[in-house]
Amino acid sequence: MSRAPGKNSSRTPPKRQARGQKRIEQLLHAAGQVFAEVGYENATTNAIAARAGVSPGTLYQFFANKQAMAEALAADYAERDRSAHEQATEMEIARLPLAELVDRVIDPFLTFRKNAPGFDALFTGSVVSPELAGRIQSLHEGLKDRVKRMIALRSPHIARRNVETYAEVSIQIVKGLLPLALKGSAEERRTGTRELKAVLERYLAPLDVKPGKQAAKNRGRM
Amino acid sequence: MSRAPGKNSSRTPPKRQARGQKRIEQLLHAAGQVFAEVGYENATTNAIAARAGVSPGTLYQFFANKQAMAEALAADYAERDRSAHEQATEMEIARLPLAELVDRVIDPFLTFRKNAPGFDALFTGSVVSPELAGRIQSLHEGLKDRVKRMIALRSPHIARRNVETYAEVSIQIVKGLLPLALKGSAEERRTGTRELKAVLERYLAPLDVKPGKQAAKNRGRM
Amino acid sequence: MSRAPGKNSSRTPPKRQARGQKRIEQLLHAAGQVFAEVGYENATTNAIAARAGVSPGTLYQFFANKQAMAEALAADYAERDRSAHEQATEMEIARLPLAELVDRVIDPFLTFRKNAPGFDALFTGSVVSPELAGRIQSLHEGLKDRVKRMIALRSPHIARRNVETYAEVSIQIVKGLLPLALKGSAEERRTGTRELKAVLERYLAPLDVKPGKQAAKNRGRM
Amino acid sequence: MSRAPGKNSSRTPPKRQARGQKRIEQLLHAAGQVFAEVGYENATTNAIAARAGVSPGTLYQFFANKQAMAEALAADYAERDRSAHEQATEMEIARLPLAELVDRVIDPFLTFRKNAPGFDALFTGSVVSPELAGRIQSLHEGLKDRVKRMIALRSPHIARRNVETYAEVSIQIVKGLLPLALKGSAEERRTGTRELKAVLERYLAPLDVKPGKQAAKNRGRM
DNA sequence: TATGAATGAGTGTTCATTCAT
DNA sequence: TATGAATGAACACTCATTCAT
Repeated sequence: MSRAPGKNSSRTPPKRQARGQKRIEQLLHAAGQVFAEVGYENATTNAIAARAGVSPGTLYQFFANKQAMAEALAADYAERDRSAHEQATEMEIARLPLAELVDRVIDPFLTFRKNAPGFDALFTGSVVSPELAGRIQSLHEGLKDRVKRMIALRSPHIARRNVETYAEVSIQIVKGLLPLALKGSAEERRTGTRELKAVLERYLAPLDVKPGKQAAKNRGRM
Repeated sequence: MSRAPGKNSSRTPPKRQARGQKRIEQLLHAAGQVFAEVGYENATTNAIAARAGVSPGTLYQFFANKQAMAEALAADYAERDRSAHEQATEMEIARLPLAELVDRVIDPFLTFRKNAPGFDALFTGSVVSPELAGRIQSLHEGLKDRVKRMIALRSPHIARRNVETYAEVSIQIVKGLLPLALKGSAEERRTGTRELKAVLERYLAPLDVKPGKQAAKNRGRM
Repeated sequence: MSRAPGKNSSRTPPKRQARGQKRIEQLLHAAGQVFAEVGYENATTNAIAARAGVSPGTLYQFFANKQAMAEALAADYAERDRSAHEQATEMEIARLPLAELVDRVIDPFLTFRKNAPGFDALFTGSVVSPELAGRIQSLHEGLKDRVKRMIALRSPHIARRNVETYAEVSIQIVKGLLPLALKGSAEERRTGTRELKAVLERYLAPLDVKPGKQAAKNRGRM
Repeated sequence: MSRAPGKNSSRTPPKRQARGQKRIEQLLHAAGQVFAEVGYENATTNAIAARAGVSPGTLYQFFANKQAMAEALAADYAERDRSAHEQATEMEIARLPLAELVDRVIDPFLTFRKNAPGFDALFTGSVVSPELAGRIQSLHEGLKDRVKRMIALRSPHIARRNVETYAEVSIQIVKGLLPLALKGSAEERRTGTRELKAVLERYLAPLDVKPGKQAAKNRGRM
């Protein structure tokens, strides 16, 4: 999985591994596209192999079955998702005005999602399999943990229990409004992006203390 | 369902119709459950028939094929969705404080969705068929029109173009946060519902003029 | 099956039997039409019942199953076929000039076939069932026996063995040319009929001695 | 089947093509048998595949559906039918004594039909599909055209209109008597073949002028 | 490793037949 | 007797997966 630099016990492995890695990427890329086009259930492994320019047999040399492809793709997405979030430093999270922080977090995420075509088909479709469900769950948990950390960092006085809620809600806001930021004309996407951020800011503003204000009237939660 | 009193030229028709209607309901109910559990693609017609307690052949006496079931169910949901929205009168829309209006609109919608198990599988999965896609589209348009009318009624000074955006965003907010209001423990659902409403209110508050205030600082849109 | 005139042990049976007989005729008539239109295999019992204006259940009150309908229809056709052949008296068979005898035999047969729409579907399709095959076989045998008798009556000097062959061939000639005599425009049917008779006469002429001539040069058979 | 000698850019294609061709032949052969045994409607694709010694899936790698198999088989038969007729040269058609010409034409045709088991099931059953009906029609037309040409070549003085009739009748004679030439014991088949030819000769003799005689008394047609 | 033909279990759908009314 | 809703076995066809080459 990780190619450590330096000595190689044999001469062929690197080429093989490299080739294998390339094949895997080809296949996952193809799978992402096909899943995006017709959904997981309607995607045939033959179509994915064809899209990747290989034979069906080859696909099965790298993935045990169709579900395994979905899981690998999900893992890949999860990794990229995670790294998209690690762009903001702790200091930025704690100090930046809310609107700027939202930009700092949302923009890389949107960029990632623009390049993850099958994401929705995998993470928003109906239950695909217990294994994949587990992976989705853990991706979601990881994401929530990161958001929770951000909220805690920024508003340390908020009760742990509420942090959970705010994180969850924030994530669902992004999930829900994502289509508006990703689909349609450039104009529509710009509007969608702006509104997505606005919803988030207005939701989070009351509990945000950074600018020095106290988070007033937020319905007694906290 | 049963005709007005008076002479009945025959005995059987009412029973027949009633039975047919009952069967259809049974089958749609079963379909809703099965779609919800495994998704449209993985739902087998035999499983739906079994769940409804009838044989596969019976299912096909009422629906031409699997897709037709999905469409009938979608039509049913669409109708119930629509009627859930017609609860608020024009006067309430125009006069009620925002928080109360949100209650008035969201509560019946949540009630409906609690009883529409297959809704997501049908309206949120990958494209099932052009026909169903059309129905989804028109359901969404109808919904958006109703929301637009509400916004226009309440804030008549807002530019038509922005009304469109606000409506679309409001709908996506509800869609995105719905899972939090419908899944999990009673406690979690209560929290989810409260937050769903909070997000909506905070998003809409700036453009809401009803209480007499002017909608200040809303980023130059309008 | 045969309604003997005179006393009836009860009052209802006659009506019942009469009604039953009528139903059977209705159903066989409908079956004949439907078989003719789509063939035996593609004919659905529901379609036959509908054509006869009764419900599927009623059909099964008179026929054990679809095959039984085919058999009853075949029996009916066989009977009518037989009676169509009994028009010519022994004397006519023995004495009439060949061309006239052919007219005497073929014309009633064509009339019968014009009114037996499902005949071909039943007797010319692929093997439908052993039972029906048996019935077809026996119909064919009966027909062949009658033709053999005619040939023997007319040309008593011909070897029994050859009579068999001539009868078989004559029947197949009629069978093969029948479509030309039954399908197409009135003009085409007239031509077809004339040719059918011509083929038969020219085939049979050499072995026909009636006019007093000896059947010369017929290839050594006899 | 195998390409001309010389460089071969790849090794596999010939084998693949050959294998595919072989499979198609296997399958069509099996289909011919099964159609012959139970008829088109009753033939199951699984039975055909099993008869060919392959799995159902394999069948569908070569034929889009059951009907397509029937059409391919029909096309194959049509081609072989056609080539069976092209054995006689124009000179033979014009000059040979009628009996010899009949031998020349009928014998190859019988040979072909002996090896085309499903022919009847396909070309004589009830209408299988518009496509196949079209193919049957065009096969019949082609056959009729060839027969018409033969008649015209041999008896150039006959009116065009009657040529049509003679051709049609000749074809139906062969069709009708074919079973006698193909079924039963060797002895029966020999007899059937002889009689088939006899019927044809006696039908055609009156309009045949080749041996130098004039075609006398043929009922005023011509 | 790569191929792609072959596999066969599983799905949607039909229709001859039954049976409660 | 008549009805017609209900049955369920059977079929055409698909596609994830395997395996000989």
